[in-house]
Amino acid sequence: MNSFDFKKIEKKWNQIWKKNGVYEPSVLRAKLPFYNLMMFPYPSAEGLHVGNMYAFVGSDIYGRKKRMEGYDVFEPIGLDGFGIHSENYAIKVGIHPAKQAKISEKKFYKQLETMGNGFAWKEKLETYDSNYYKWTQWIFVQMFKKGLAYRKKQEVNWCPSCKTVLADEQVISAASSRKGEPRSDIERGECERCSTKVIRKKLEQWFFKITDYADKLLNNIDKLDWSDKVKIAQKEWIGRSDGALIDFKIRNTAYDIRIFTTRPDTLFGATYIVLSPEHELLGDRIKDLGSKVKNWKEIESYVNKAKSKSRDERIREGGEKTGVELKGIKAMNPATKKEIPIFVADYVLGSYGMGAIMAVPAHDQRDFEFAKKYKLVSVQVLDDKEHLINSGKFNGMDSKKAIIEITKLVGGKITSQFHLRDWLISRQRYWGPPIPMIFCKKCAWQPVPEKDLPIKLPVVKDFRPQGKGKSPLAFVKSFYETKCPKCGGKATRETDVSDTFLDSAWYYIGYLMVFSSWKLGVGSLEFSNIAKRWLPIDMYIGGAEHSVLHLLYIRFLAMALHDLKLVDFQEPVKKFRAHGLIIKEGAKMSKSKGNIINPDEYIKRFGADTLRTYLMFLAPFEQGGDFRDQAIIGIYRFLDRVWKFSKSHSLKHGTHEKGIEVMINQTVKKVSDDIDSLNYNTAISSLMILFNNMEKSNNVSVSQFETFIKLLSPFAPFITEEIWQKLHPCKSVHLEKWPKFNKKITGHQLSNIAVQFNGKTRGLLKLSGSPNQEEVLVIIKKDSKLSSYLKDLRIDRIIFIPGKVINIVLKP
RNA sequence: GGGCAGGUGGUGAAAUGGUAAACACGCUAGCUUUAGGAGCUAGUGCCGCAAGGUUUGAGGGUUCAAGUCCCUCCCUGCCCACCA
Repeated sequence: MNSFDFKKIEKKWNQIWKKNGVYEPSVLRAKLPFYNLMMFPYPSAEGLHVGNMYAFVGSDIYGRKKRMEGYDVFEPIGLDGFGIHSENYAIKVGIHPAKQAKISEKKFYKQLETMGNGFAWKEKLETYDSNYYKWTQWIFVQMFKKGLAYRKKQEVNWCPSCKTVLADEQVISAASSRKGEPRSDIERGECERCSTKVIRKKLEQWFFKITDYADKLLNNIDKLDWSDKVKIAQKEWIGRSDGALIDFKIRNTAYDIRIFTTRPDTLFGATYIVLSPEHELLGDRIKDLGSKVKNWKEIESYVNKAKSKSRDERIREGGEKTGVELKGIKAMNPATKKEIPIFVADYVLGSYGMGAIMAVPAHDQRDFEFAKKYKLVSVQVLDDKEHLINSGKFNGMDSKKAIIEITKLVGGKITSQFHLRDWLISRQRYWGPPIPMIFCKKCAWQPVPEKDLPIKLPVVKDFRPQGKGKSPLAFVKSFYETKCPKCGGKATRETDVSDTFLDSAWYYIGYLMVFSSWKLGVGSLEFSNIAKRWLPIDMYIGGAEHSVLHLLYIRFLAMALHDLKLVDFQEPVKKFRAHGLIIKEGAKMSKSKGNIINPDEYIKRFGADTLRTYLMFLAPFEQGGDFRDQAIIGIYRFLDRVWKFSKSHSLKHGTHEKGIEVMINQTVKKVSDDIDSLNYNTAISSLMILFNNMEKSNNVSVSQFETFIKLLSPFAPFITEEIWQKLHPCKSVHLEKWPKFNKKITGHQLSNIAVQFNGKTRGLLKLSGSPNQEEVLVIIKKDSKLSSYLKDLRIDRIIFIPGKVINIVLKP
């Protein structure tokens, strides 16, 4: 018999599904809306790779089951095509990004179609479409009006290769520093896009005030049904620590040094103060202290050296702590009233807390190392039971209580500090939405009036980044020259574009705007009714690498939109699961290794159904797996046998056999549970076991086979549709009812009972019905092999688990 | 340094505290054929001709029973990190 012609089948059903709108829910009238979303891809480089497909198929299987359970499943698709990644690719191939976007778009959508997902194609969107980024800009304007977008000059991350600033979240650990050594505050890591080492620059930039939401972002996490690793990563990134602000007076001056500490209970043991090299007292204001500080030159040279030190130099120094005392001035410990020295040292970071610490060498490892080197006093103030000593009237007090009491004594303030920094939103690049702001010398910064949106990105011939801290748009006079929306005078536009991660922070809302051809805007009544119906997202699947990037921004922006009364939810994603990564023979797939797998060639050879099912069969979906192309043939054989079985005569003449019925029912439960928990690999394996038995039985009814086809349909949508519609013309299997597990269908005809003596399994009894302990014991005694274990020994006790195991414990 | 995953055959992996290795790849032998990226049958953790013994990174513990629970340690991967 011929094998199944997957090429013909897949092409045919793709067309029919699209024509009949099988996967298009009614945006306006859906009764049981289910928003099933997978992170949309960056359309760059060589097209969709097998890792993208893996994630999309995994998301689709979940959605297909929901659809068959009666939900109106919305599974939209689009392209995150604005931004540095796409622009860098365009630069590499020497094609204008707008032109390249059109090329990539065609390629991606074609690939996405061939893999057989139930996408709502009518609602597709691209972030570089001006209909879309009009609203990206509109959101920026609302953020500005609410005071959540602001300008500030500060040290920021600069990627020398991408020639733009980056947000903290977009700077990743340097590959060379993944093991062990600390990294400096000056050189933080590598660019998330191009892995170039990031440097620090002082620039004026636009920021989003994500820190206003630090507490809310942190506190809501526990309520979310999200993968634990993402929740933990977000908690760590937000990085709240509770402590106190305490002021230390500088003797004989008007200055205070404010420090942050998590351990105010150890204040009596604070024997010196350390300032970070970036501390404000060492900047312009030092001149007021100049006459008092004796070694000003020495300090200045230390500060300059510290600021310019690279991470590599630091490692060469062996991570040893260095510092210089500010000679001539002393601080006063507000608890002991004793004079203590003040140091500057680069082990204290300028970017955290107050950029200054009180040092307690007796109870802090870093302070201890520093104090030892510079021979500073150390006073122990806690005993091994965490009770205070050497702390005046607080002696004997519990450390936890002392935190509050001592802070109170010195007039400190209990507070928290966060690791989270405000989101740097400006990019000195071309391929993004221009930030919709206008600067007027008289009226300062003004937002572009909403009626003038979108501010279209002009077509610029030389779109490459200039590297002078300015976007290529800063050289386009016709773009930046404008009028002040407030006074009508001469003004200039902002020429930076916004971060790509702003585009992707609201795209799930965008999909719901497409169906009206972008006529219904965020904030309109009609739109808010649609949003209420569909949002928040019911199920979101994506990569764990976005734990502190996209997944943090999407939450923050939803909270901000909520406070702007534009949406009625604070958390945009009810359920999130991180998919695993596909690796190739133990190694990560990467362009440099040349081991990127393109799904196209496998679809060509085996068909999309086979590749889909194979990918899901590899390993648990949340774990990821190793792509070995030898093993794919096993799935092809399986589907081909299913195809041949559907054509066989024995199927048509089969009767309703009880044994198969029981097994089908168990498989319904197994597959349903496994899809819910994303354990697709074991779902497929149980379908194989069932099918192996159906083949052997040679007595399978059509309706039994149909149940099997339904269970298989989320994994292999094309072949199951072909088989289904042979039996039920013009009715899609994907709109059929998902089979239900029936508790009443049971019937173990055989129970396998393991026979153990003292916990060691010595035999296996295959018995009919469900025998009790006595009956089993009689059989064991009759069995020559098993009874030999009983010889001459007394039975101490027997543990009997019906239908499973009997353990006979013998007395020696 | 901190956190989170993991560690089971030749390979990908299964296993509500109850028959370790299901399912699949590969391999071996035999059969078969419109010689194909085929199909069927049997076998396949390790030691052993067999009977049987033995096996889940190492070592302890709890239990009638441990891959699974507890403790100590080792290794691999990912994330965070001089964060006060």
